[in-house]
Amino acid sequence: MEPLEGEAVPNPHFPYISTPLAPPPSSSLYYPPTLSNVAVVAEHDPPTAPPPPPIGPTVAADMDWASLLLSSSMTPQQPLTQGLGLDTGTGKGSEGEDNGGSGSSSSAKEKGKGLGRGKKVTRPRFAFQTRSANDILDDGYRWRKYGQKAVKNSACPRSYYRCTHHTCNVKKQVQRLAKDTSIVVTTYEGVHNHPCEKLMEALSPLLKQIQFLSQF
DNA sequence: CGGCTTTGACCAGCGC
DNA sequence: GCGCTGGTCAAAGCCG
Repeated sequence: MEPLEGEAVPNPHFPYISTPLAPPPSSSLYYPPTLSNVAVVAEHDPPTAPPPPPIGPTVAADMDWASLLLSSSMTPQQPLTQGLGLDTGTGKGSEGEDNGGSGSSSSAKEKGKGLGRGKKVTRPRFAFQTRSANDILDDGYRWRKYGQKAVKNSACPRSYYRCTHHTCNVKKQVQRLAKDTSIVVTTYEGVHNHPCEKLMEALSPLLKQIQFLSQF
């Protein structure tokens, strides 16, 4: 079900990237080929994994991601010399639902409160670190906020979002770095099992053009 | 009116 | 066993 560490998996959150992701060069880090200035961390690591090494520059995420990736006018930001400082690697409390296939699993609602917690099922996790004034970077998907918590050792609360697609159970956590509040760490968990709305919207003119040209 | 955010409460895992 | 912490639920309120 889940992509194993080191396995080349398509980026589930940024499907604009047509090139499959390369296997991580290290145990916990890899960089999408066309998003070189966005820090990405794949989190399949055990909780005891050391903090990720210094990562590359961040990207200004005030723009929407479809625009970002469909244009070539990315503006590199200043290098970031610190690690992510994530404490999301515990995997605690993750719901054990499989996003890749039957996202319509209704088990999470059967027992009301407290159900589905505590299952230790590791799901693909990707942490994106961006420099942005906006907490929410537009990745093309629609998200619903379902919680916010103050986390230890951080003045900034962590927000919890869930994909609004009814068959999709992808979640993400958004938190600003305590050290540098201009940096937003977005941790995705799970794999979307539906097309990206914004992507389809952006690609539809192109597809029409391709269909038109293919007639000749 | 439907969808979303806010927010307090609840629950489970973990460390001591 | 207990307290702390993170993650989730769900009611209430807000907004277009």
